[in-house]
Amino acid sequence: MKIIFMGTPDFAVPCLRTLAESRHEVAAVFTQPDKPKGRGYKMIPTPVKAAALEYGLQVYQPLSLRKGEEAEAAMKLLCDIAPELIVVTAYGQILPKEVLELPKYGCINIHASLLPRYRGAAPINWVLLNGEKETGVTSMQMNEGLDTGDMLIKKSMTIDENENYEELYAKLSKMGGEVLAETLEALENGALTPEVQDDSLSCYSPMIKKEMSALDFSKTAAEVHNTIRGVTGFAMLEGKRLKVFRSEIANGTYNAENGAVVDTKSFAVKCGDGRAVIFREVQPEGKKRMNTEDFLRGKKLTEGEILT
RNA sequence: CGCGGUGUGGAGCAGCUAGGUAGCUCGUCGGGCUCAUAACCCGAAGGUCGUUGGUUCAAAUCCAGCCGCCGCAA
Repeated sequence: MKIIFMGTPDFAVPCLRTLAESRHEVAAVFTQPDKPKGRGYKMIPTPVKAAALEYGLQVYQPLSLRKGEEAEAAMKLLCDIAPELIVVTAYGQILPKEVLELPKYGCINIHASLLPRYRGAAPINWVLLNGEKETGVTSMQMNEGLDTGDMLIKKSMTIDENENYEELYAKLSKMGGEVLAETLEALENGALTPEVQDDSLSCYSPMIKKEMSALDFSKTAAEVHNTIRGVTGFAMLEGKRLKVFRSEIANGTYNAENGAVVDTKSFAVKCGDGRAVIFREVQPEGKKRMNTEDFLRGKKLTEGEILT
């Protein structure tokens, strides 16, 4: 089959690899334009672009597929290539109807949730923020709605209570590649049975905002823990920012001010419901990321000290 | 030239403002105590103080350049 792949972040790379290493022809890879990023505004290629170049694939980075000159040029290009299928994984652009209808088999999307739950931009974050016990990957036949297409193949996995975003992201990303492989195989065998999504069960996962990472110790320990898991929390300690990458909930209950350090050995911080969250992996402003053990060797905490 | 932090034995840090014998908490190794231990006691090894050059009688410390790591902002 002649296939075009569209994707941008790391999450999409396993899908690209699935295609590149299959017997199908990857006629082109579309990814978002490089942007000046990071310190000093260096130009960073997207992870999908980097991987595509590894395979020697042709990469296109139109600014938009919907309007403007670039969109027209891209549309012309797509028509010239005449793919039989377009696979989309976290591309970051909305595809116009003409593109959706161009390939013989339409466009297939790999989405990191158990649809119709968690449609939208940030399913992995929201699943963790909401403390879900299970998630997965769904492939679907794209339509004009946002993640509303008919479902093709769905795979689920359980989420560990202390699992964080990075870990879940990696697992779902890998699963995405597997789901794509299965979907392709079934497509060729005519074995797909599209299933309409039940809109009444759906929910959306909007984009994550910076301020959502700020830890609020008046909330319950579970909520604080889920914030750390879902979006990497940060708190202010002695006027400096401290990122928290990993945590767990302490067993006992404590009587102290919210945000107070109640255990200086383990770095446990008291939350709104009396329980405490133990920080396991942190990163002080300007420093490297480290285990709490390492952090505490250099930084002596005082019991009762308040984090905000 | 977006703003800023940081680079000191294996780990995390102090020391730098007012230059002059390398320090702390751990880890490692050896020994001791103990029924035993991640506990305690004694001892030891281990550092070109990121790098290059400058100032100085003397630089981890002051000055300049370079390299690396990181936070913010995009």
